[in-house]
Amino acid sequence: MQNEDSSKKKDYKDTLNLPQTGFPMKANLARKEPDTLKFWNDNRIYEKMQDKNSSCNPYILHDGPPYANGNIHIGHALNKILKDIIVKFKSMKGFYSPYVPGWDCHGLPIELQVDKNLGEKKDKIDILEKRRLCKEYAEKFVDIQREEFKRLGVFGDWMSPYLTMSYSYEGAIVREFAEFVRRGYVYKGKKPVHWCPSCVTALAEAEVEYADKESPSVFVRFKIDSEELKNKLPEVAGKNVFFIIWTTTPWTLPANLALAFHPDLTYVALEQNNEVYIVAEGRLEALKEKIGLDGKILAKISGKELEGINADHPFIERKSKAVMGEFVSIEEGTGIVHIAPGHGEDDYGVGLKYGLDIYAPVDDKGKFTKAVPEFEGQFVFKANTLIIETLKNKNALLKVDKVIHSYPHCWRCKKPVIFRATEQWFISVEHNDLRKKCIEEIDKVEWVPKWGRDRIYNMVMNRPDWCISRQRSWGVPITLIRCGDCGEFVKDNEVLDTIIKYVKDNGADVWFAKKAEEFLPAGYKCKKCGGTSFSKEMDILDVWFDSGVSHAAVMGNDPRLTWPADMYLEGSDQHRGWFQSSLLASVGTKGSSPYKTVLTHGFVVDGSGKKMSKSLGNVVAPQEVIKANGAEILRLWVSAEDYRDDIRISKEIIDRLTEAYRKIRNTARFLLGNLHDFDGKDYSSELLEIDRWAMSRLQQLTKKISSAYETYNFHEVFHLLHNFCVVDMSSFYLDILKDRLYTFKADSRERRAAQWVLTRVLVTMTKLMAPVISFTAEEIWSFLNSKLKTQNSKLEESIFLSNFPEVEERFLNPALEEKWGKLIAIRNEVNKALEIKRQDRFIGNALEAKVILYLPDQEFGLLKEYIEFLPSLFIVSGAGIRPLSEKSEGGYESEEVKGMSVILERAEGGKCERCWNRRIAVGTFSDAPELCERCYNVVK
RNA sequence: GGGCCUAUAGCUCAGAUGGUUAGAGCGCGCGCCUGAUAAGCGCGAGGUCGAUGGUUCGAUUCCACCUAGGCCCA
Repeated sequence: MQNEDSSKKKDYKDTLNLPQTGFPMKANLARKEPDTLKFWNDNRIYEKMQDKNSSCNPYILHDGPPYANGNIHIGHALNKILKDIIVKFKSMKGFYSPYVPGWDCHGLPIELQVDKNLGEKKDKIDILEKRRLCKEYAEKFVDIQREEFKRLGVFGDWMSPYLTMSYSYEGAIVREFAEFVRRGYVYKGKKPVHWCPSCVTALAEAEVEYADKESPSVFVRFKIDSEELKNKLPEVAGKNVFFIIWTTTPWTLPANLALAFHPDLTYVALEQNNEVYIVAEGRLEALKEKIGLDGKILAKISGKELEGINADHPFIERKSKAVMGEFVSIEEGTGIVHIAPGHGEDDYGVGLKYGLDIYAPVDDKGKFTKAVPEFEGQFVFKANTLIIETLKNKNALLKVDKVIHSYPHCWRCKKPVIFRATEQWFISVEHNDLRKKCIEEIDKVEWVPKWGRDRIYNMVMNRPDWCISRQRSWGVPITLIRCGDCGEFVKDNEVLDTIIKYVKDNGADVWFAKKAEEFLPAGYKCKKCGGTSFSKEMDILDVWFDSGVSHAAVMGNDPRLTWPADMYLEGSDQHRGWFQSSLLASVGTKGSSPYKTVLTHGFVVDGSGKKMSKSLGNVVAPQEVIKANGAEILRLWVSAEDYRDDIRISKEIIDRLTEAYRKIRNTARFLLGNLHDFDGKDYSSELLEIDRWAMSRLQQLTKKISSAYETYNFHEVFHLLHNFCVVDMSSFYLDILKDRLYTFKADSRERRAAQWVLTRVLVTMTKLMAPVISFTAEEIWSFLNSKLKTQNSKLEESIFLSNFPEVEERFLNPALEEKWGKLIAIRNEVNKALEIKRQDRFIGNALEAKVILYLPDQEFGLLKEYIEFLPSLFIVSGAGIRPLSEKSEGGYESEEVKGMSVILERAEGGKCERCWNRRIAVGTFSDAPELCERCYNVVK
């Protein structure tokens, strides 16, 4: 008997139109993504996308080149995925939007790695050989990173990227540099750099290690001419007045040119033993203890007022000028800082500001030059003792002691380094009003988010001249030739052009391979002195110059691209980096900015907002996420988070996103499953009202998502899409639709209408998601395609060759949505009432119930229109409405819909074994007693 | 120390020209279903809107300061 029953049930199940699809519920992203990548690659989808739009308006996103060193990290992934989202969206929108990726290939980190690999040999190796090794190294990582970027699903012209070490690019760098020379921006000046006197070389910050060192600690007094004080400190006029400074590098005192005060600090004049000392008020206590400074305070004065006062150098016939420095602190010392512009970073800055000489009377072995005869030939650290002795003799020394402090050391020889001004090349930001023009250009650019404008504005406003020279091997040389006799540089146009051509044809190596004369016309003579011997400048260019000229080397050069770019998109650190170097480089030679819009994203931090670091052990590697969850989840992560701020990543975040992904995927799967037998015809005129509601919601979604993409609010794309799947589709429309889809005659108009809507929903949704979750969109597309192929309505071979959906105004129906908003509110209340009865074990499945609503006039009027539809809306077996006046006790009193009361009863009639609704007609058909009337008519 | 920025439920995000019980989805808890099934549906509990002052009749929303965090400098 039971067996019979279950076999009968099975029979009826077979009469239903249940979903059928091969589209797997489980994505298996990590395993299947490579197949999709292969599909894109084999079928040249990116190329076809470009061909399709080649005659359309261009939208150029110019890639900022990552450094070709190491594997990609999560920040690279974020950056490239954001770019990819934009490029794909613009392309689907019908723009010609090629993406030419680039790499920054020159520079110190690569050279250091190569040096490391070379070990002992590194000092003996020929420069051309070393450059060859650097190039190989960069090539290796270009290949590695290229594969890693492709693995993220990022579309681009990966086979022809731009490399800053290619001949054409190096040629462009030299050309742009020459342009700066021709326009008069380039000059030679001095700037202090870390210098290792033992290795006789300049060191980059990365080559400096900090270690404890013992140094002398001296307090020195500088005598002030009382005349100077008459106006500002009349209280001490006529007395012996001194400034006191503290330093741990007495050897820099011969180069002292100024004394720095903080403009906002208060300084006191203190009388002790008939002499007056000026120090910061905030240091009094400490100085009393350290040097026994004590006495009567005669006057107070703000730092600002001291500006311009001259003091006498303690042992050299020279004035030392009081200057203002924001860096002066009262953490230690006296609140007055000894300034040697040739021997310190702050000192240099102050020196520039006040027009002081960048004075460093120390040679490259760390010995004093003849500029300071009394110490000439002395090694600076050894000279400390002599200088202290001199101070003592001149009665300028107040105290000498020893101190152990953190001090920079050469990472190679481990010896202490010095700060020493050396000759460097600069691009002047004042020449030709470069700074002013950049500032003007900044206001013409759209900054996203808009605070980016303030950030770069302040930086450009305050930046010093651009130091473009580096004393290194791996880079593009500063291609200038110097007269051996007078030192004048050759700036003839023909010579510069010759050099540009050489580099363009042979790469920058040619500069190192050839002699200076080979770049000059035969018999060339110095324009200034007539000299005939020449030498090449051997410094190389700052790598920021390399990437800064990409606008010219790539956008301006590459037939695929146009100038200027519509967008530059990088992390917020690039306001100082690439955004700025590109701006300077472009305004300097072209007079305007290379970008129309600059979009910045924050940095990736861990789940608690902390930056990632190896030592904290909180680094999330993209490779790991890809392996465990797939690149798609990484893409979803990028789109779910608001990139303007720092963006967090953690296991929980990835888990949440994986859940969200499943929901989107399963919604698509359900749609696909219910389309298995769709005939593909147009049923748009057969829609039921709820179908028209769904179509309207779909248009709203399209509208909102399009605008989110347009305004770069990608996280809204994710939230809108997800909410649509969950709220509008899965829990409402699709849930209600199941009855129609499953139980109606397969080719009934009602069912076909639903299928038509589902097709529209799926196609639209898939396109909307494609720029973000490209793998899944393509996968859905291929299933749709193989489905539709049988209907002679073939889709494009890839979703990326299709057009982004437009809002179809004819389906937009806000009035309908508003009406349905009320229906949904009532439905939610019915659900609450159902839940109470479910908890009471009165019902299980809602189909066991019949709903009776007691309604206020307005709601009564509304639901009256839908009386036949109400059981479907609530997914119950029966529904009735009554005016509030007939309300009886015991119902669920709604709070949301004022006045409404819901009474639940068990539905009358037996359960139809096919559609599971309770119907009185069940049992009345002798040939099929377990069916309701509707099912009986379908099945018979 | 300076420039720029951020801080709303466990997570990701909304929100308010300042005005009644601050929203969504996920997750979580409790159920239902077993014809989207390593699925689907329902209900529910979660927030002194980073802290402290100030302006205001009223602030989470405006201002100041502080704390925590991020980028870039020093």
